[in-house]
Amino acid sequence: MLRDVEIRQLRALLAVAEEGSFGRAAERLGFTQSAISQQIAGLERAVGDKVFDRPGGPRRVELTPTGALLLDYATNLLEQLRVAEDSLRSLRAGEVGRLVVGSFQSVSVNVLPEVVGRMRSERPGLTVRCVEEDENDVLVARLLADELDLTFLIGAPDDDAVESVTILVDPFVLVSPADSAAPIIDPSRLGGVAMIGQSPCASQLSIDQALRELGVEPDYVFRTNDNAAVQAMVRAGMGCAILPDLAVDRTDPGVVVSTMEPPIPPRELVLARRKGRTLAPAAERFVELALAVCDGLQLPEYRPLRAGA
Amino acid sequence: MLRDVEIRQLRALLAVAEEGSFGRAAERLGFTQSAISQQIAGLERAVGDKVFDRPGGPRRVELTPTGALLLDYATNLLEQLRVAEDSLRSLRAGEVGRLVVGSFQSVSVNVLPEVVGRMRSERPGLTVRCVEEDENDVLVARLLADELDLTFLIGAPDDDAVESVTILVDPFVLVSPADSAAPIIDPSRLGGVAMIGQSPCASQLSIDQALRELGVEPDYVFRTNDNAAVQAMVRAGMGCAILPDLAVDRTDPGVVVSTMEPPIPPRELVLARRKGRTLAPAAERFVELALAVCDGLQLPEYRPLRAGA
DNA sequence: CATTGTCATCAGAATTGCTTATACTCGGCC
DNA sequence: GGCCGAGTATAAGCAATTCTGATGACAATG
Repeated sequence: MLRDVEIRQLRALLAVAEEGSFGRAAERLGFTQSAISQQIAGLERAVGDKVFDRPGGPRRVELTPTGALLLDYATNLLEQLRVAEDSLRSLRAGEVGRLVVGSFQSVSVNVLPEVVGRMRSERPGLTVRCVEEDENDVLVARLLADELDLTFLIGAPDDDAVESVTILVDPFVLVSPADSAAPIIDPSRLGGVAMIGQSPCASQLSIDQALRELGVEPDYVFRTNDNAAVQAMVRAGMGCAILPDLAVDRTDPGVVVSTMEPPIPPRELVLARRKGRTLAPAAERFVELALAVCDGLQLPEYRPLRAGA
Repeated sequence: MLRDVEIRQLRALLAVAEEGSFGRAAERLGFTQSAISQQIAGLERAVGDKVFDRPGGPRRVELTPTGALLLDYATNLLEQLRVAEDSLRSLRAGEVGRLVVGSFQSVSVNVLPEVVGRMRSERPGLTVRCVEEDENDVLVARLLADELDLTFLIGAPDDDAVESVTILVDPFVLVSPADSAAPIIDPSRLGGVAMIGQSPCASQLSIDQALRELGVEPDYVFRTNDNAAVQAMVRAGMGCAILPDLAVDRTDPGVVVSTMEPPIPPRELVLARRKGRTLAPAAERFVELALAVCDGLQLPEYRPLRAGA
């Protein structure tokens, strides 16, 4: 049956058809004439029909109709293989591929555009798609469902099917209205102060927990998930807010941003992948770029030591 | 290198990707798990990259990006192979193919349409092309140049690179005007009689030679290569003509057609092919049909005995 | 912590696929 | 018409491949 033709035999078919002789085909392919004879014989056995007429003597062998038909397919097939090899090379060089990255607000604003921008200029053939999702757990779930190749997360997840590297340590800062008398910098003095907060999300929960450990029960007079909205509320004098540094627009003259003393534990931005899953070279490169970009954003006192490139 | 992947390995890739397990893929393909493991290992060696992530334990193996890319091509390739197998089956059934047949005037009028018609109704997928060429030698040359798969000829050629079967013995008849007093039937009495002839072609030459052997020097008052024109000239009373039976329109009331006594040697219509060249099954069928059609046309006294179907 | 489901690896046997050497075939040439 | 040259087929032997079956390692699960 045709099911057991071998690629080698198709290559022989092509060479013999072009050379018009088993011997010359053999030479071209680096075999002996005998090997080619056997390969063609094997092909004919598989196909169930002669593929060449062998006139004998010094005359060229010629394709039979069956052989001509088969050669058509063989040519195509071998070309496909060649193309596949090229594609593989491109993939390996990270020039090509599809990369889906999970993200969330503050990363989408401050980190992603730069990383994606560099990726795209480095590798124009690449498709990078970003999926924004504000809950850590949802991002992890989508990573595990193979919908994402990589995802940014707040804090290393404890799921051990996931591996992560910390790319940025993002301290919390206190944001107060610009016209407030003396900006508070000690978080333990926030009791009874009107505050703007986010809905309970990963960072908000860790803020609240830290305040409670300092004996403070925060008093949220307004909550929104939009960082810019939080800051606008502060600017309007509605209260103070504790925000991750990365989420603050420090160019805003309407607010004062102060480092807290004592600090509350900063959040960690990590880039996570499925453990044991091989990533495309392009994805590996994405991780490198994210590290590089974040290193530029990182406050020196938090900058970790990393293994050299 | 990718150049030495084997089809077997691509089949394994496909099966494992679909089954999610080496063992189940093995079962599906009729191998042991060990064989599949080795086939995939071989593929990975050829490709230079892992194609599956093997998470260990009872979890599915999953394609790496490299594997996914490769699978795309593999699927395609295997599908191609399946299609090739179908095409081959069609070719073998004679349902498909290209068939170029050489022909000449009288065959084109009396034999070809019927044969081609039957071919087309039997095998609608077939392409039959006819090439008309009035000189025997040209037909033979084009057959030898592989421009024709088969060709009709007058008389078996002596070129021994060509094989032929006689499909029709076509006697010469004498065509006289209907109003002629007593139609001549003895060709040796044609001396001095005005005759219409063809330009020197295979049949014309053999007619002239036969007449000369009877001691007659024919007197051609008009020559044309068109059989209908010859007959029209006779009808107009310009003279007699000797024509192959097949070239005569016997429904014409303006002429009298008579068998010659003694007869001059009839021409043989043969169907020729290159010796040693395998023909497509469709071409073989064409020969059979031509024999059947001509058997219907053949005068009983010339009908040869043929081996049964 | 044993059990189950899975892949990798090892060793040996069977098979395949190559090479070398030789037989055979045909056309061309003297 | 017999020999030579160019060509394919076939036989024998050997090396490499590729199975199978047994075993080991590993992860999840109850």
